[in-house]
Amino acid sequence: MQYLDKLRNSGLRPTKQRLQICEVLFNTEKTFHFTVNELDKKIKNNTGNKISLATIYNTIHAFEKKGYLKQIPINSNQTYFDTNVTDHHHFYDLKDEKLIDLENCDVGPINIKKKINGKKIKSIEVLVKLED
Amino acid sequence: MQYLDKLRNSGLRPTKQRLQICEVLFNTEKTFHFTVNELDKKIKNNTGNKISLATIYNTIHAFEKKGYLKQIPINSNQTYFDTNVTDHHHFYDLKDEKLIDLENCDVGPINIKKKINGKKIKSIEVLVKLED
DNA sequence: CACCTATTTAGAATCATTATAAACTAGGAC
DNA sequence: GTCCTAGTTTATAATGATTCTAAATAGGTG
Repeated sequence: MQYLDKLRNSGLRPTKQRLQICEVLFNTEKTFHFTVNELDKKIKNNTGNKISLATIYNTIHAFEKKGYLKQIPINSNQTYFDTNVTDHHHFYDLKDEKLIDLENCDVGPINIKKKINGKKIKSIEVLVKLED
Repeated sequence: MQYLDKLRNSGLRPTKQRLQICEVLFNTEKTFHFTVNELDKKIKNNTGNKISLATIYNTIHAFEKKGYLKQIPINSNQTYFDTNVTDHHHFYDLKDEKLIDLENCDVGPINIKKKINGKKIKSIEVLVKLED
């Protein structure tokens, strides 16, 4: 129920599948990172039924467009998404291949001195790679 | 000739293919960004002959491991590489899908306040997305 | 209910990248 | 130079994430 309005207000029909995906993504204390593959498994575990991969892709792209999810820029064969859509950055542990959130206050202000004519800064993303 | 020693000193045999790829990648005034697909075309244009895709992949991975190339962390279906291996950052123009270098001096110092036990910072990469 | 359009779906298609295994080659030993 | 061997190259097949397709289904409005 709690996601009905969220979806309706975004112009997305609140289908059974979308509501289930909302539950898995947003009905948690903490935000988290995931790949489509991991989300697929999580949906199966949490709800007991399967949603077609095509639908999962459709849905997360729709959610991303609406600002409910963010892609994390990182080189990997799979795309990583983040349910934390506030401005923040990431550690990437190269050995464990794990992402760790860096809150905005964990990173000093970032001052971009160069300007490009006719372009505005939309976002600034910092990836800090960690090794042992 | 100029890349023979570079390759030998890295423990890479200076094959015809690797020397040609060195020419295309490093024999330029300016550094540049590329995908494997673009590199493949560039090799054909510059040298007139074709190098197998498998060889191109092998070679750029070898070069990356030796520190002659860097991957640029960005979400794309293709992997972007950079012949500029100095510490620096990137603008990404969302509309034109173009990468633009940000020299280190274009970005103020970045202060990471959070520490992870037993881990060292290997690199810090900033991606600044641009819109119109 | 009836209708229309958005959505879901299984499966096929795409495409970057990696694996395979056979042919080739650099470079040292003789 | 010839031989030898491990490192390379190559065409091709395999992989795997993502996207496409077209048919079936389901919201939502009248």
